[in-house]
Amino acid sequence: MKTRGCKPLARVAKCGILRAPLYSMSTDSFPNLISQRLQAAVKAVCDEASLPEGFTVDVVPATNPQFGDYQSNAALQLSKSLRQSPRDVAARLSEAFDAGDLCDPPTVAGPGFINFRLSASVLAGRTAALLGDDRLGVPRTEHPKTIVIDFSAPNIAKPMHVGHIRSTILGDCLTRTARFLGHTVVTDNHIGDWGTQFGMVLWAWKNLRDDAALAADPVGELLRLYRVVNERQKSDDSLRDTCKAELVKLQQGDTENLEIWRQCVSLSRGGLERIYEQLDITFDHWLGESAYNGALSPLVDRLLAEGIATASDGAICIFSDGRGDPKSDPFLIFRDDAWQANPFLIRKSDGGFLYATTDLATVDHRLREFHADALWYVVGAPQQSHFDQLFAVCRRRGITAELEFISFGSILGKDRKMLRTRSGETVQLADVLSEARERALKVIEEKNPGLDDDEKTDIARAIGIGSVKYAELSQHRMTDYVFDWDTMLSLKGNTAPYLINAYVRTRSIFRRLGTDFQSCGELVLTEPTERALALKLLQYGETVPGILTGFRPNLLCSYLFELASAYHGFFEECPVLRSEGAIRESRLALCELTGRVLRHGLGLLGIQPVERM
RNA sequence: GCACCCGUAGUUCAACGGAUAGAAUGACGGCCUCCGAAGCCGUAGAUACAGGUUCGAUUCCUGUCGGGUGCACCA
Repeated sequence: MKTRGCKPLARVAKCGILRAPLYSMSTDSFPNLISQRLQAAVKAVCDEASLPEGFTVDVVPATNPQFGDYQSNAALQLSKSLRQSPRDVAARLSEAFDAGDLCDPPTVAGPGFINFRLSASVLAGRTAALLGDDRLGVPRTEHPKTIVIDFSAPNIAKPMHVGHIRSTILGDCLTRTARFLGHTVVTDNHIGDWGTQFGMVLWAWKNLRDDAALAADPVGELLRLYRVVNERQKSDDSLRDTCKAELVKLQQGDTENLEIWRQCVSLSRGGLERIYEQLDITFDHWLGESAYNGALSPLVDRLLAEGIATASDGAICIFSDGRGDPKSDPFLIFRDDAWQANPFLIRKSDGGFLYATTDLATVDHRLREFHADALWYVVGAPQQSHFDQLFAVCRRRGITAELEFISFGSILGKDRKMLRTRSGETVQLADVLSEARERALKVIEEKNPGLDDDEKTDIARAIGIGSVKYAELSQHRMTDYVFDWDTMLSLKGNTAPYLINAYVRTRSIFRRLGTDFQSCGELVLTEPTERALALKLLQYGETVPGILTGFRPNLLCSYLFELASAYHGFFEECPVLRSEGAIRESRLALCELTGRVLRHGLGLLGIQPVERM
């Protein structure tokens, strides 16, 4: 029994649908400005007919600060069609390049890289401008879309376990990011509140329920009931049939079963909401599978009428349309030395509907009611073939909305196997979160015993929960990652506590100063660490939009970690409060901006920093 | 069997086809009369294997070997 959220890439639907980009780079971003000037140089140096088709000048941050701030590989790309050595092309381009006051004259290095170093005045001016920008340099998208994001989606018959962390945290971060970039995002928790497992829960409720336990710990008792019946039915065919019968009664509208179902859903939802509250995650809708009960039968009829679905062995299926390569046809499978049908089953021979059916109905609803341009599914990689089929059916039905399967890898224990408790059970998410808070509290007691108890508890919550989220988001979503308390709660390295600590240090300056940041005049950036920090701050606006290409919050995490390191480097080299005049003001501005960007970036990750720790 | 995903320092992770493959952690060596040392600086260490495309490959293609996942009435 799986739920959507429980296991391990974005897979684009196999049909090419033209789509607008998800974000816009600010037109006055450094790469853009340099690129425009370099483009002009290209025009001046070579005639357009000799350019490769679709040639665009790319400018990217330099790989190593010793080379400069930004670099372009344009000369390397052009050398072939111009029939000149890359170094010569680079030399001519940099000669023709009009740097203006944007940067120093470009330099040529290596096989033909052109390196750019921003001028001190531009750097200082932009940094000062950042102070007055409440978007911190992040541009709004020029192509806002309505995006429905399907994430978390636990099965309601049992509490969430660690497997749901990835979908839940990743989905929430993508939601926050897409909204900030200017998209309209609708979040929908598509809970599993209707499937086969409810047959088991119904039987267990009737036969095994312990009312005292239920009153004391409803979620725990539901979990116990589920575990017991699940274990028994594995080896007991007649029990399995009995459970199926309970399910059929439920689906036929039996009042007793419906009432029990309502109670279970309500109890379970209470437990889920407590977890989401701790995680600071909310949903616009909780349209579970049961919300589509009425839509399934007409949907199947329509698919039959349209000739997309056909009857087979008493069931209703969607088969391959026979177009295209069998290898990439989600409705075919190679078995027993031949390509055979691998249908998308939408109605069982007993009349029951399936996951596939509700998913199709859900697509219809989201397109119709939310006017969605894009549907994103944050679901583990094992369900890839299901989504391949689902999306293919949507295309056959003429749906042109963007469909994204945003998948991810598994969470492993230290033994590199699926994470389990010592007794071999799945690890409950609620337990993970409370352990995170306890462990964080212990560290705080050690490091800063002087804080009062309430504050310690708040800080422990922020750091504990933040650590769990950051551990998840800082990895490429496809990698199977090892869940390790010591690593994620460590104060060193690329962790939430390290970043929050960097933020705390920016705040500590102003606590000591006794006032909040006051606006300042022109900035003076002279030390290398000041320059490096300012450049990093200015790159926030280039970093955030990139999260949505490939759906990769880990890029933001890397950025924030580099920013924090740049801040610490600056902090070592440059006294702030003990400096004077314009230098002091400039340094205070750097502290303020670092604090703002860290707070904002962590916010996009769903992590709330604290003022003290 | 067939399909998909993944193989990078001892370990955990990075790298739109670009320079000497970056970090972190662990190990070793430095730095607090100085704004939070929960920090900073330095040293040592890696692209599974074999071909191909390319001016250039960790990245793209083919094959091999290893690991994971999925494959008809569950979700």
